[in-house]
Amino acid sequence: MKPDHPEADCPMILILERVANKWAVLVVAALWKETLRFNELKRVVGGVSQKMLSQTLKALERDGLITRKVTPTVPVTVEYTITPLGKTLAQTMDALRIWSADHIGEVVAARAAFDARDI
Amino acid sequence: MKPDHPEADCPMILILERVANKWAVLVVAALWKETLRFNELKRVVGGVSQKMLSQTLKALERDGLITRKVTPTVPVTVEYTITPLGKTLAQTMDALRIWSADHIGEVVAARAAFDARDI
DNA sequence: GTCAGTAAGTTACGATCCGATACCTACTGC
DNA sequence: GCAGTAGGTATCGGATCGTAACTTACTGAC
Repeated sequence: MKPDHPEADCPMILILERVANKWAVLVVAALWKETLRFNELKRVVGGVSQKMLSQTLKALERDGLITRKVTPTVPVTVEYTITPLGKTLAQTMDALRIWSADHIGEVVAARAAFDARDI
Repeated sequence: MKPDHPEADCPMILILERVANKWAVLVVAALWKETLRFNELKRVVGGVSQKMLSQTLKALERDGLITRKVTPTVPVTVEYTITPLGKTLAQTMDALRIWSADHIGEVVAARAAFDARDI
């Protein structure tokens, strides 16, 4: 993104760089409902590798969307909680979950029709 | 995404694979307002390479979110138009644009605070 | 007639990112 | 002292991304 382009400092681009990402969306959605620990999150999200989860959580924490709380039990437990800011984002993203549920059929049908054309 | 996982066939995952992507979001947003040609779109979106634009448009067309109309002028012009289905998605994603505008300051502040901690 | 230009891509290739797997630390219970 | 648990990090191969050059098919200027 070149700085001389008018859209370069568009807030949406900055946000999209972080949020237009499957794992970030799924983690925020999972934490919307409840505080979760690392491995709980891994189970709930499903399909995420430890590396990507760790990376995603770090990025979300940096952006103030979640907080990380270490409790010195044995072994140490780490709780991830959504912040008020993250909650407003989660609500916004939830609209996408609803859209998905409502329109998945149309998308799958369009995909099938497209693939049938010009085999 | 393993098929034996309960979340595997969650509609949101399928949609996210396509939509959780900067260029797709920006293209849909651009076409929401008006039909555009390939190079117009390239200018409007800003920072996208021809390859990624071509790839993104192909994917969005496959999913029935936009249509591609070739007019045999010289040189050939190709118009991309959003579909009714795409329009509903664009409206949903517009909520994210509004969220970005409203909260970009908080995110940037959180990022700065995080980076200041533990240099 | 040939040289530059335009629209809409495609190709080649290097850089970066993602995912699977293995490993690490610090402690517990057996 | 050996396996197990929580929360990660390290490594490496394959997929994806971005940059730059090339392609096709035609137009208008010289």
